[in-house]
Amino acid sequence: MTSLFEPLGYAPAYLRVSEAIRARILRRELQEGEPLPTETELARQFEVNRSTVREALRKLESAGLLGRRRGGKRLFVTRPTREAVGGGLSQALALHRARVVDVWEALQAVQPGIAAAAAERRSEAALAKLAATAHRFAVRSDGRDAAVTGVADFFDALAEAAANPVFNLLNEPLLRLLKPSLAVIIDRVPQARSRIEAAEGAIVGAVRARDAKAAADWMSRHVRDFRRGYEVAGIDLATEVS
Amino acid sequence: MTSLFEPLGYAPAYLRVSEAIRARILRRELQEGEPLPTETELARQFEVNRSTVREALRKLESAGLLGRRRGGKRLFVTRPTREAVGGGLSQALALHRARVVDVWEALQAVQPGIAAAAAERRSEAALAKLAATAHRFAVRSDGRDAAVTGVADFFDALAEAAANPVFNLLNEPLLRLLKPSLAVIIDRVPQARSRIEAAEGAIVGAVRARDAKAAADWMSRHVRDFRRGYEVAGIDLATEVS
DNA sequence: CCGCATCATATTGTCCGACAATCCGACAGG
DNA sequence: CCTGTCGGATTGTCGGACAATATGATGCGG
Repeated sequence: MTSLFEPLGYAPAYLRVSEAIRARILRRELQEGEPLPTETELARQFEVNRSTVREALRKLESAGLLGRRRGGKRLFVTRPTREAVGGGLSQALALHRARVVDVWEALQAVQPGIAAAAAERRSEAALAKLAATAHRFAVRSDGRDAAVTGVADFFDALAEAAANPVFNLLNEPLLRLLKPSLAVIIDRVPQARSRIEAAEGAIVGAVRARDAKAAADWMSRHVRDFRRGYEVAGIDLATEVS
Repeated sequence: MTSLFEPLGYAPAYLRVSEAIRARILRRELQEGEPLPTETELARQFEVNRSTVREALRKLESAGLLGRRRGGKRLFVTRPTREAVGGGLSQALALHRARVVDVWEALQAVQPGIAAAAAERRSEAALAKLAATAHRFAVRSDGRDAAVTGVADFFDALAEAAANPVFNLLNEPLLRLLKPSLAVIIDRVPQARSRIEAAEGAIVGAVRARDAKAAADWMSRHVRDFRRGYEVAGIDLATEVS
């Protein structure tokens, strides 16, 4: 039988405190950049012990809603950075035993759409940045790691050109999971660099021309190339991502 | 000037503790479902105070790496649920001022790929479940909320049929953000239900026939219909998602 | 032997008080 | 304007305490 009653909700104080603060942040009553009251003050206002407040703060901190300025002590209201979100998501994906092929497939699904959106909406500034990123990859991708970072930067620049925060946030975890295997490809497949360079060039061209269809097509080809890369590099597609 | 030195890294104890535990979970030395040692025991092993351990645990708890069984007291190792990940991501998107149109665009980019993957790989069981979900929407979508849930369930079933955990996790936050505006559409656009029903039927058919191209096409049309829905319902596409 | 109520124990949630380290802001001096 | 100094405020960490209750063992009846 389906349960008739919910267990009556009791929430420990540290949870209620963190929810209260979270709610105010989401309602923007606490603005980004604003410093949080001190722990002692919060304890006074919520009428709980400082230890309890601290537990609540740790939750919000790890959710990325609170952070501190470099080397700082006090907490400030922040919005979750791409890195924070990406970290959580890629961690979750790793634990869900996502495989290389799964990540690849997701890229194949998402990136053409991003490229198309970027082509339609890119600003001049974003285009310039995108072109610069592609150029940097072409002329200065000496080390293996520099090359990998360069590829990721290109995807990031493209998502930024699309001016859609959803794309920005979705990109991060996928790229993070892509990187390790991409490093192997670049190590083992000699022609990888030039193929990537060519694809990026074509995509930049399509974005410049505001040709959404071409941008999506080239991106689709670009991502498909990665799959070829996996095969040539002898990477088992069923390998779980780290 | 570009900075010459990194700030030398000091991490408070509660962070080091939480990182230590997190690392062991990610390396699967602590298996999912396994109970964590008690707080006192952890404090003994790490040689820190119990309060410090508790702060570390709160971080892991909110990351979804630790959870407790219903009404339980002890913490268990868990992997982040779709809901946990989706909650964090959609919260981040809200704070990044994502707009309805941004979410829609992301759906437009992702869902056809998911549909195609589902068509290629669906198992009989997944297909049956997908068909059942579509059928349920068709015959029993009385209330506004039931209809909205039904639509989301269909997307979920499709992602499940695609057997790709990445799709599963990406779906959740998008659907969560879609729901409120979808509710408005269903309220205000009389023909919405029948159009959704038709699209879902066509997609099920394509998935059954393992026709990836057709599945992607129908899905693309389906999502494009949502956009029409926004316009007919008079929803400003630039509205920020909740 | 199994299911169920009972009970002692362990564990968590919360509080209090304390103290060292250090960040912060003000202030003075070159 | 930059640098050094200084006192106060704030965080990080600790130890100890206690109530509430989940947990696991125990014993009883079927």
